[in-house]
Amino acid sequence: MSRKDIYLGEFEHIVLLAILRLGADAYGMRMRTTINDLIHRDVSIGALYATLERLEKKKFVKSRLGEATAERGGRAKRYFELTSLGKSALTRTRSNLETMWRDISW
Amino acid sequence: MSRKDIYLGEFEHIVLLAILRLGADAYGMRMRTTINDLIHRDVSIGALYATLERLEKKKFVKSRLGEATAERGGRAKRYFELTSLGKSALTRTRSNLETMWRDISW
DNA sequence: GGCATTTATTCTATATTGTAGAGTATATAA
DNA sequence: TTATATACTCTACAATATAGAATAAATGCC
Repeated sequence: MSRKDIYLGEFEHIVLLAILRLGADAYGMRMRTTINDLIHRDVSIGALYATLERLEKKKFVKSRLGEATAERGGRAKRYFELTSLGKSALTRTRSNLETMWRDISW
Repeated sequence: MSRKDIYLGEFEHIVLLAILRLGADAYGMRMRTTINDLIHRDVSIGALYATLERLEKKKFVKSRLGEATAERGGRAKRYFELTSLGKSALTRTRSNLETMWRDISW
């Protein structure tokens, strides 16, 4: 495992938080609107799924396919959740940033 | 200006904070040890300067060449400081992360 | 049934950011 | 005039971020 596996990229950080926030409702399209609603960042679908793939490859998240629902366009969703590795990456990233921000004044 | 110019990468974020922290003493080699001391991240010289170059190209920092000092190896240092664009990128990045972290419990 | 519409994910290609380490420059020390 | 220390530049490559077309699978409606 290379050093890079220790740190979260900026967008990876955001995506993991979106998953935590959505809990049992954490699937791609929903994350996208959540991120857009919260920080007005208009992320493309491709950008989001590519990031989710990478996070899964690194074992920071795991996913499972849900069931189709009785709605127009209600095809099966792919749900994501954090692994313990993902959670520790998140706390480490936050902690590092907090340390860097400590006592910064301007 | 593309959308990317609005956001800071994870390492860019850290480097800008190192510059703010060091103030009048913000030059490459020093940033490196500061980052290593604070968050135990062993960043290579190449990685750091490449990032500084990019930040300057994006007008997030500006640099000036200092004078040589009377010490062994005391060649002139290149000092960096944040521009107002860099400061606003930093506050925006922090603010977005804070919003994403809000009410996260686990 | 069959086509339009809606929600959702996958695929493909490219730009930007992160990373390492050798190489170069320029000081003082010996 | 060579050794050693600090500091920066250059080059190459890996990982992350980004966009949007393509595809899939559901319901609505004629």
